Amino acid sequence: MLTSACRYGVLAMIHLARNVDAGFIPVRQIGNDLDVSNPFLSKIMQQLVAHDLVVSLRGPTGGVKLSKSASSIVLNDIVEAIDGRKMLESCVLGLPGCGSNAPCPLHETWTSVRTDFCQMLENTTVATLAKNTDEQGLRLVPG
Amino acid sequence: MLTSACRYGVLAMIHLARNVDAGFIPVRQIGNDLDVSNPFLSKIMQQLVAHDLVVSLRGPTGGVKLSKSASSIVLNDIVEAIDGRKMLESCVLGLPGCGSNAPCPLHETWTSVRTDFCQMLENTTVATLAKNTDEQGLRLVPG
DNA sequence: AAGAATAAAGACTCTTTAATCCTAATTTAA
DNA sequence: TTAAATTAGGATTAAAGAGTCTTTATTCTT
Repeated sequence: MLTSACRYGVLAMIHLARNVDAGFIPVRQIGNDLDVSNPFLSKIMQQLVAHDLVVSLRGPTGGVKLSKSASSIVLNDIVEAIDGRKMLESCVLGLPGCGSNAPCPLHETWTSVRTDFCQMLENTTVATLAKNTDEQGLRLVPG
Repeated sequence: MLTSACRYGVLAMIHLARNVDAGFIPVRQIGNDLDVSNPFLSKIMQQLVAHDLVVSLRGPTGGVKLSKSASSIVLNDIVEAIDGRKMLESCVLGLPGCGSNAPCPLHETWTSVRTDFCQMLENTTVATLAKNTDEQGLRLVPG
């Protein structure tokens, strides 16, 4: 459903939202906190920077931070930045050209399920995820 | 969501249901009809045979056919036979150990979406898909 | 019994994703 | 101005999924 790069991106964004008061946070520190490889996470953060979800600063005291309020960033922003839109448009049976005018046997059913998923992505803000994580003691790391 | 092997398996099962009167059908012919590579489809059919969804016969006049009524085979039988249960159980953020007692921030939301998907897999029979394909002229092949 | 057609099984190759490594560019601080 | 810390970016390696090829075993037909 989501690539691992995308999953790491979501975890990093939640982490940034929970530490927004810290200003710029080094990518290495985020990787250590989340137990994600630093070079891989670097690449992912670059994509988030390119899509203006995150701003970065080089040099000492540098790092990354959210470009805007966590309540104005939804999951779908992150997914589109990293995975693109193909998951949102592809046929569940992989038939090229599948659509409402040339549907596959699962088209209607699948469209309904996918719509629910997309609404979840659109309606869930990073701020909400961060808040839930704090209040309910949820996990961002393996265990 | 589904591997390509699984998608081909679903297409092949629908094809078999639509041609159940033909008895054993050579895998090569199915591959040609569906525009799927024959050696790859062979492997997939072997998995379906191993899970008793399909029976096979070697030699001339051999091939494969459904092991039981198409109305008693649901999509989930095929998905489990080929992709296993990991999609049904894995955490959307990829956190090992994620579950109701140690949830990730998306656990509840994702569980709800996935439940809808699983119900679709459980409630959709191969017979229904074959019937819809016939009646509505749906496609099983790229175009 | 021999030959032909077929599925079964395993080894192999290709492509994509995941992850790493290394160098360059930038910024701060001493 | 120099050194250290950091992101940026390209090149490289590793792993997994997708797909192919070859050989073997089985079955029917003649």
